[in-house]
Amino acid sequence: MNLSLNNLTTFIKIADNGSFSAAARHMGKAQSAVSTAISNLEIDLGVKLFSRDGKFPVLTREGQVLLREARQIVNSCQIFRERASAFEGGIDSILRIAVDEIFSQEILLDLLERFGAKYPATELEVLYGVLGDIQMMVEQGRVDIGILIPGESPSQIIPNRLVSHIGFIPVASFDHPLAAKKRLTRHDLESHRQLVITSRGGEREDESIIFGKQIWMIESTFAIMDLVYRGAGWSFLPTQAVARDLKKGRLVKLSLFMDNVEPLVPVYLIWTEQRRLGMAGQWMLEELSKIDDYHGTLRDRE
Amino acid sequence: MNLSLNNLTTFIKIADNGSFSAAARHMGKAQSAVSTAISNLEIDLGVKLFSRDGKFPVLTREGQVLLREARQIVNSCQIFRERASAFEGGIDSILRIAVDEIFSQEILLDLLERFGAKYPATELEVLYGVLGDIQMMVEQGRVDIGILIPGESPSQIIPNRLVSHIGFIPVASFDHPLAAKKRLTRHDLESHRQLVITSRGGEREDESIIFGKQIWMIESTFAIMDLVYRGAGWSFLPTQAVARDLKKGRLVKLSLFMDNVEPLVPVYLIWTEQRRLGMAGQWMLEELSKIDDYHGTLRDRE
DNA sequence: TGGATTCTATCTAAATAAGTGATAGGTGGT
DNA sequence: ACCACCTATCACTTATTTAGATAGAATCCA
Repeated sequence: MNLSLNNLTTFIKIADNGSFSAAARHMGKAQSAVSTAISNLEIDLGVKLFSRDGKFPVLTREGQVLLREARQIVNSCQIFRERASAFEGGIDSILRIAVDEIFSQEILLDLLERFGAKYPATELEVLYGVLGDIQMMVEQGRVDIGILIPGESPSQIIPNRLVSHIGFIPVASFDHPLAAKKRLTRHDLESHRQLVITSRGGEREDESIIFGKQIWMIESTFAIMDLVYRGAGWSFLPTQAVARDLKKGRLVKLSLFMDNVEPLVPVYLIWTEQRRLGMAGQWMLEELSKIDDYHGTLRDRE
Repeated sequence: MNLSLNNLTTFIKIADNGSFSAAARHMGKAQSAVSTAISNLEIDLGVKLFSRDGKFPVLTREGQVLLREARQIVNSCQIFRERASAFEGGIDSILRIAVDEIFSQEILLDLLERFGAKYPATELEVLYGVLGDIQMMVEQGRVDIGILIPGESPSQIIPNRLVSHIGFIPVASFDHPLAAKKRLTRHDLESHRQLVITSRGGEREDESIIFGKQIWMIESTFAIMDLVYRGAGWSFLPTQAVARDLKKGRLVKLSLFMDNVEPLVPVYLIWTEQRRLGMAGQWMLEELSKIDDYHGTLRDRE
């Protein structure tokens, strides 16, 4: 006879109710069933779980330790069942999202947190990418939902929706030569190194915001931010991402020859229609559609 | 039919072996048994775990997620069994130790770490106390092993062994009035507040090291150290415990009228004979008997 | 295309495990 | 000593698991 969940739950019930009989009543079984069950478990484990000297059984030291562990196991099974029922009820087992690195981590994490609270049974997979990466991952079925800043025009093949805009501002390290100057001309910008986002697919950012002749193309926005800190060059970076660093003075907004050159780049939401998203996926899509409101909310908070 | 471990292991075996038949062979069962088992599990959960379109079954998305969880459950059961066998083999389920606060944390933690590696199945409970506390806990059966600095004479009722000595030195905060003076007389010491260890039982440290007339009796060594830092008074504290603070200059060793007044207090090991200690307990006793060697080792390291 | 192989699903019968109810014997409080 | 409540065990019933046989589907190879 093998270790069975039934025996473990019986074990726990006895400990909780104080006696074999009480456990039996509580479980709607005969007392003899409980007695033999626990007896079998003891034989199987080779460990005496209760001492039966007095009227009521009392946990042995080994029993105390094993009880704690048994509780964990039974609890895990409970969660297992709940998760399965969630799946049975049409909630996704797993939801995979690809996000452009430029997209605000703050908004994303806030959303994921709420998602986790609402759909605890659903696993999450979040991938990061830039430019064409996101679209590719959705098209290939690697992920279910994508949040992307399209290089050129968004593909019409898969469902998509314009959900927001991200503002970019030119920034440099506080000790960068350009930081001090006012009303920078195009020539000023050209003469210093610009850091530009690229992707494995070879796409670049929109030509209209590539000023420099000396260009470094870096795959990761995170890496670019780091390089800008270190004074390696200037770059157009998302307003949200650099807000904190601007406030602290580590980064400086470059003042351009024409005021308010602040390119607005559209943010698109794309998803696979093929495999119908479950309830959790639908919820995520809806919430993502509202991110423009978020922007407002977050701005208000500051 | 309830969730059973058998079904879960079958589920895992199928996933690992790639087919129902292979799993059956691997488990030494008939293929029909595997087939019905997994079928029942699916019906029970209400979730399709494998798609049987092709020749070989392939995990559904839900199956993938649930498989991971099933693995954890079965693994927990494995550990549960191993723990039980350890107990069956005479290894303690739990070992409870009471330690005098004065005793070196460094030595103790090092020992506990090695214990945990050697006896993973055994739970540990460590209590701290001072003076009579330890002996009381062992006598009352609250703990199995005690490490104590006896107030007067060690009880002869329970087994005991002298294992080490702890040196005490008089210390005060660096800005304490006594800190600057050289060759302090007994009168000097008497005129400043001395902090002395006491216990709930009312014992005090040995009279020979109580100089002051103005005395605060504090229950915890940790609290005393904190008070000494803050300049509340001077105290005899264990050399090891204050070594680091002396080096950093936060505490100062008081230079007494007679040089090298450094009381050596014996450290005893006591234990219950009543309930015979299991293998883990025996090992702990043996290692604790060697702590004098430890002192040497630790000194060498510095 | 046809045959060999290997897979899964399903049926029946046998084996195994779990449960019931009754009974005997112990403990503890009044 | 009585009563209420506890556990262990026996004989018996019920439920679950398993084996063995068989049929149908997928895959590979000649």
